[in-house]
Amino acid sequence: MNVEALRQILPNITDPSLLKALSEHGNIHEFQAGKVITEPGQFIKMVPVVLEGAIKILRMDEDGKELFLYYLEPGETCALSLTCCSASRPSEIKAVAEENTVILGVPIQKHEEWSDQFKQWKDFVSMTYQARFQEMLVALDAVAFKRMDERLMRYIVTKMKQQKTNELHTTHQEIANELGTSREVISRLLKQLEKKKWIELGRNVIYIRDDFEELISN
Amino acid sequence: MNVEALRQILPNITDPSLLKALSEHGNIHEFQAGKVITEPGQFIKMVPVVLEGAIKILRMDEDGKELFLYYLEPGETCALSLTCCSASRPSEIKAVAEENTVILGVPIQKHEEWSDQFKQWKDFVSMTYQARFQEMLVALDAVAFKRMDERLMRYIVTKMKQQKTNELHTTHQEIANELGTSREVISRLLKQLEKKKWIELGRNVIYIRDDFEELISN
DNA sequence: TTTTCTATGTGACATATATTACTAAATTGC
DNA sequence: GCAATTTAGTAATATATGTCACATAGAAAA
Repeated sequence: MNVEALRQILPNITDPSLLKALSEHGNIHEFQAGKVITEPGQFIKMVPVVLEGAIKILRMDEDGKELFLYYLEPGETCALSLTCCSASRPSEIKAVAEENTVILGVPIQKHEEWSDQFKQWKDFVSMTYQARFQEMLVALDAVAFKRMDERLMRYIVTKMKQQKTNELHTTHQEIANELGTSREVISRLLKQLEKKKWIELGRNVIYIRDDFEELISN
Repeated sequence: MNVEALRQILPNITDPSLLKALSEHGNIHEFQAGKVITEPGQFIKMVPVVLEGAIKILRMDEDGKELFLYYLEPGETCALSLTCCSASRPSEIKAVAEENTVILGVPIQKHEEWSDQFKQWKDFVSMTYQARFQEMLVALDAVAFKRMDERLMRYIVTKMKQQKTNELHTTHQEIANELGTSREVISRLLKQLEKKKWIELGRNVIYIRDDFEELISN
């Protein structure tokens, strides 16, 4: 990985020795869209910094029921990998490549060395904790305080922003999985949104109409 | 605060200069049981390390509905205060003294200095993030995947462990608040537990019978 | 084209939880 | 002691969501 490209993706890391260390000790991994990167129970051997694409982080229960937590976008890393790594405990979550994705894998040992050695790495880790904690709270609020119709709307908006499009290519079943509910529930609620003229439904596709975008941008 | 006492409470902090710094720059604050320490929106001016007693951390929604997240026990601190402080953002949560509680308030600035200066402080912060992330996941699992009866049982067990007693002094209303539901629901479910002979109900008190303790210890 | 598979639509019904309404018992303040 | 307040019990009903059953339509395969 070349230093100049890293600098582009990690604007807060400017220290030349840290950039050099990253490019020397970080390993590039590529994952195709849809590929499961980590599953609960699996041990994590590195801290993954997303370079291109995006990773979807999901929580699972014993029965395999899932719940979407958040996306990792370029320049971001996963707080859960940081905590699991340090404690050498298995993963608590499932990570899936949302698009074709390239990550820089930082060996745990290097992560620990750099935390002492480079202020910018320490700050990067600290910012990661902040950002992920915040997103965990958002996820918690949703399941604790919101009804499924609002959760579905927020899900659509999040996905739209992540994919930078108003046309989502997905199935009702997949949405249902990520919101921890059943396909029928999602079909029903989507139909209601269509009746309100906020979206249009097709097979494998949901078109978000401008009305809806305006509505939620407040 | 004397160094020897601190050492007792924080077994992982042994560095004499860090202990000295803690005793010099940390401010003692005392809170009576029930006292609200922080509310959402309030700015946090220090990192609170619990010395005695316990602090209950709750998430709130806009309407004032609450959800219990976890307890801070002696020797622990709050990850949310760490993140809020550094980002100088207002508190995301409500903190209430569960018992008469004594905390050591570490000024934010010192926290940041020490993170560079003392490996043991850095590790303490890192362990805090780990522990709180873990507890956030537990809270998330509960609301996302469990029904109210199981959540209530877990709540009782958590409270029992925290208070080291099999006699909980609380009202159905308070439990309902902390589980984000209504008093009637809790009364009904408690009555069911009583019918199963796992608990006995009195006014302002719940006796947990040995059967229940055994049941949940697996 | 015909068959098969996958995604979706939808009604009927089950269940968990929320809400309303009321009662009664226990405790507190006077 | 008595009135007022707090706490708890419980029935009836409402609502959101989950589950089952089945129909249909479009896409893919044969």
